[in-house]
Amino acid sequence: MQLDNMASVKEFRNDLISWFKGNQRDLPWRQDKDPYKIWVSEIMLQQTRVETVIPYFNGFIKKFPTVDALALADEGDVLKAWEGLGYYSRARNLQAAVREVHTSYGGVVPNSKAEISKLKGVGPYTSGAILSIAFDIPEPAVDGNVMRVISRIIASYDDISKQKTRKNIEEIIKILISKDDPSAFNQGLMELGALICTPTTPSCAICPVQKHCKAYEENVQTQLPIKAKKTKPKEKKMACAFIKNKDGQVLIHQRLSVGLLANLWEFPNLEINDEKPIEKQLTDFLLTEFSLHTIIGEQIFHVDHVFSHLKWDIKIFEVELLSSGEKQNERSVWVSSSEIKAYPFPVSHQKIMNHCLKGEI
DNA sequence: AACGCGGGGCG
DNA sequence: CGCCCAGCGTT
Repeated sequence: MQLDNMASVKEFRNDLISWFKGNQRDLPWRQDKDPYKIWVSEIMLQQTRVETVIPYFNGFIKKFPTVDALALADEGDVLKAWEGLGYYSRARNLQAAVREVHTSYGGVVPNSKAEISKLKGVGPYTSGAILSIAFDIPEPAVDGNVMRVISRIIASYDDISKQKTRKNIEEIIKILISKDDPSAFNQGLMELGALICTPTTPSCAICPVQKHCKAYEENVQTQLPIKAKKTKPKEKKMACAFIKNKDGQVLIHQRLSVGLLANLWEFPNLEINDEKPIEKQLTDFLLTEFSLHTIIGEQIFHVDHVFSHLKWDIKIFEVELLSSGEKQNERSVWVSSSEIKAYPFPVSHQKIMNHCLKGEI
């Protein structure tokens, strides 16, 4: 690929776009060009596979079909629709941004780079994706797929985890992008990365832009792109309490509004150390944080849960209530096994729920 | 420029 | 078990 040769650039564009038009997958967010739906899909697709997103997208759009519907919705209902998808700040930022569009833009998604980039959760990739796909504006949309494809096309050994590399690739895309059909061009690059130019074993034999690819020419496609290794997730040992009151209700607690799993619900739990008995740490915790006098019973379950940056080792104990269990704190509530279904839980605590309430839900 | 932030699927 | 996925906000 010669970036300074117009004929070569045009051939690349045409090869990519005609391949995309003949081979693109039939995806729910490709049914129309509603900027709101494109936006929702792009947020869901951040760090998340297409196949994972599809059912969430369909359910989410059915529940919140328009900017106004999402703007007026309850945050808990939005998190419930996001439950299990991960990176929950995406959902909270999306609703905050949609509320901004609702009030400041009359419900109409803005179509300028400057305005759309101000919206919470809309970074350089997502702004370019919405502008090109929904509004046919030739802006780069550089995600992991595009970085992999371009790194191979130009045989670059730059580390794609660096911000500078992404910016360089954005400049290359500004040269390459079709001004006639920026939507098909950007989606074509991503689709190529997803279907042909895959991470470990790219299908170079059937690649529509093979003749433009320097990595293929040099047979280094499997060595590219270069990406720095991530640090291992740190382990945390947790103790968790499954407590029922005499009415058969279970105690659950809403997490803080910032940080990990913000505003999601969980069974009361704490990080434990190796210095004191787990039972002692758990009773102290339940007394201090929930004003509950308890006796710790048997360990009834165990959950290992891996996040991108940490690992939870959770031991779940059945807890007997000594005090009455009236009001605990502002962010906790006693719920029946039918009521609990309305609360958004992270997958780690869904596992606990499914085990402890087996047969009841 | 680094790090925190989920969850699942695949080799 | 490690790697990767249509990244962004915070520090």
